[in-house]
Amino acid sequence: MLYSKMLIPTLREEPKDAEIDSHKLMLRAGLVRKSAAGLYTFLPLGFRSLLKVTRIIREEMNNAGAQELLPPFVTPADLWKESGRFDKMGKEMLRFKDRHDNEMVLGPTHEEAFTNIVRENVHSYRDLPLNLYQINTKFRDEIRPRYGIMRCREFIMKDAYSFDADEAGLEANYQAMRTAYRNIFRRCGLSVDPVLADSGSMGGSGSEEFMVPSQVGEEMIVKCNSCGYVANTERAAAYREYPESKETPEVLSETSTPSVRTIDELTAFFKTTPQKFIKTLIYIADGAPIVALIRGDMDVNEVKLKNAAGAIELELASEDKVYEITGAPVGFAGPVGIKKIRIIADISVPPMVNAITGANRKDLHLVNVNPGRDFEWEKAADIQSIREGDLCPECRKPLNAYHGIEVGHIFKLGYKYTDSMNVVFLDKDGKEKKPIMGCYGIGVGRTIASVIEQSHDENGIIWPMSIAPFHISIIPVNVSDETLMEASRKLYAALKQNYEVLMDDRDERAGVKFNDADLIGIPIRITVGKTFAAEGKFELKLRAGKDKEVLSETDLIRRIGEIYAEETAKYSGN
RNA sequence: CGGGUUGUAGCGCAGUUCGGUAGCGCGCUUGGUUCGGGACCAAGAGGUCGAGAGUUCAAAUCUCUCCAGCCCGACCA
Repeated sequence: MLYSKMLIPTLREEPKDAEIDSHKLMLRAGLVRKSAAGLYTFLPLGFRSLLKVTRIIREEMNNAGAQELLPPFVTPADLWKESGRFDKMGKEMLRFKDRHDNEMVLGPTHEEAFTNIVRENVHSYRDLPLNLYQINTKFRDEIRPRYGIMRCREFIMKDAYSFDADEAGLEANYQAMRTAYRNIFRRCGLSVDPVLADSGSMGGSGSEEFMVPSQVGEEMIVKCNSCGYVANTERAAAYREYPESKETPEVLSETSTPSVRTIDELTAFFKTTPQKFIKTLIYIADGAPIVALIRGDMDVNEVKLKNAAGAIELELASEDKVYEITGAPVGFAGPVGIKKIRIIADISVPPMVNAITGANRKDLHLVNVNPGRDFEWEKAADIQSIREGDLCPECRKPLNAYHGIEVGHIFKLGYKYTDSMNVVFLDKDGKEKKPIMGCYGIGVGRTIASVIEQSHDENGIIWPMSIAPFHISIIPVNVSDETLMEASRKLYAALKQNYEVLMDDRDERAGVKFNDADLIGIPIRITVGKTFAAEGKFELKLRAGKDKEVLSETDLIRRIGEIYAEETAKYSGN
């Protein structure tokens, strides 16, 4: 490809709206342009890399026995109503009506669509197992899109859905995807950690996220350096001891606490430790209030609470609601006397003796509150947030915390959709059964952004060979020098046979070309300039390195062959 | 949805306090000189100043309304 013919609008200055390196570089290198908040155009250069990533994904998915198909981006709302998610999805699902007044949805995810395809076309155990996938556009009307391609509203995702006759089959599919994912990210030159993730109602080891460790990641991960335990803080369970208290339960009494409401204020007021308090939080779970209890020195993890409560939507109650429910302003809620409202207690609460809680009356707290004696709870569960330094649940060593970008997620869905949408097949024994599902996603754009986030320097992107938009760039230093141009054209024609080559034939100064080449980040750079004029040799430099090699045409072609073979091996499918 | 902030040429910005008919750098076009790390000289093109309404002889500038972008928050009693 000739540079002069290609649309590569590089930018000298940093776009002011970009915050993170990958976003700045994708804009500066002319890979993408924004159309509106969370909506991006992939320009020719960016699209080439996108296609390479999707090619790798396809190879690995197909290799793992999955089959690609292409459902429409627009889904009829009926399917969503059937699964019960139409009302539960919230505003991130964009809805609209067509000219016939039919309700439609821009697919934010495709469980329903795939389940429906299977329901209509699969009727026998002979058709199973199946793993179907698409690489398609998704739309989620995010509250706040940010970081460019990292968190978009419209984005490209590979999502796969597996259907098996039994759990053993699901496990096999899951493991195949796990392997495929490791291969995909390795081939893209990304180093990722598979971490234990929240698995919703399924529990167990049925959910892993593939995380790229990065400062700009939006997820928090804890990792144990001694045994290797890695988990998303949404689900990580710290090891904690709850020693039996030596105190004997005392008589419940009230204490006036005018305007003392936070744990800090209360700790100071009562001259005690946060561990003495039972923090009482009021949440609204699927429209109904619930009470969450936790020891004063800990925080509630809403994902865990949501799971413990079996809720789909969970949000903290507003101040007004708190007043309505407890009869007291925020800061004075407590479990004693709460009726007809579900109470979920953290496992830290039942062992407490002579605790302090709000009295559900303004400016009043209760002391010597004893769980079981003074109040009951529906369920005790681990609903606590984990923090850096908490102990590893496996080996009890302190955990480290870091940020990660979620580029992939695999998890076992179970029967959720085959139940709600009533999908059945006839098993060997002649009985109707429901297939068990798994779900496996990869954010394609996010993968590219993560690679750039992980592989760049102050001058620009450093592409891994496997997903670079081109393998080689040729820079004739002076286009008005016919000798150089002649040699460049000849070299270009030769290399083009085996490689993807970008020839910078623009009438620009050498400095401009070098800087653009660095920005764009093509792995191999060949300069045709003074060394050619002097001794008929080419200069070869790798984007990732500093050294330059001066080589004759024959040596150059051989050297490129070596480098390419080496790189290809590094990112190969095996 | 709340708080903050910004909308002026393709990009980055000044001009708004104190109204007088729009400017700088980069980029772009043409010509020339240059040519190995973002050259120089000269001449140009390019703007409904986010939108609308109002005040005024006169509005980028003052008033009101709306829209959009960005950042923070929407989480701990």
